[in-house]
Amino acid sequence: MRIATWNVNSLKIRLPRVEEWLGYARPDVVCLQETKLADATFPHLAFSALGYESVHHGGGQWNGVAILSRVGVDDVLAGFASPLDPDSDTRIITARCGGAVVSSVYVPNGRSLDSDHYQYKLAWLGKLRQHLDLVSGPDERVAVCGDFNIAPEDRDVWDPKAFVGATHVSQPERDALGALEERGLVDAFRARYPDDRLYSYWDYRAGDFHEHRGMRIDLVLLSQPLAVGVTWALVDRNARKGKLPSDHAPVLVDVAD
DNA sequence: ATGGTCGAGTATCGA
Repeated sequence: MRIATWNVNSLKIRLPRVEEWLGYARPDVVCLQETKLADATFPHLAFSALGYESVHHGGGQWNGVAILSRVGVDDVLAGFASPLDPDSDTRIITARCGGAVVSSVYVPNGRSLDSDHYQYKLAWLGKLRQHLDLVSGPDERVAVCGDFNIAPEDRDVWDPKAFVGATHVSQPERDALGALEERGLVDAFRARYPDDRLYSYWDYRAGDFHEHRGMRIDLVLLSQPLAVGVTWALVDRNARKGKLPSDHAPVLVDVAD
């Protein structure tokens, strides 16, 4: 089973690129973030034409997450599981796909360490951990995929010195990610490439992509039963090139069926 | 690491 995650930064703009990419990447399950669509305008038909069922949680304009699957989509849950407080934004959707519990997540950016939005980010990450406890058992096949807006380690940013005092690298958010890993989730791409400095996001500005000024913030977290079966992983940098790219590249992971 | 760009929507704001 091939699992992928991609922050598309507006599915309205990006649909042609996503369709093209599905045609050659051939993932079985795709987690999309930042669709920036309302549910009523989500292009289910375009995906069903390519063999994918799709579910979406969006409010239009900002945020918005989706799961595409050609191995089934059941038990769909938009937002955090009860009894957690509802999220004010549309940042998580969970479904059962091909025997795994899959969540597509768009973790809040945080903006700056002194921002209310940073506190929201930390609280959101805490609720994500609780959500996963509510929707999955300890030995279950679980894939939490998305834009975490966290670089797990300093080598996951192009220059750690440039990020001193910034979000995405602060200890509290890394600790929150660590709490998910303590729960048994494995950063599948890092496990596959222990030493490589490979990124999944590059700011549109200043030619960052071509200058290799990126960050690895798009993660595929797998529970142990899935993580042990990983056979291949890739950041598809080609999808960041060319006409009208997202500022994120897709991350793909193959796991044993 | 902003400032250089995008995409929301049409003046700015968010990333």
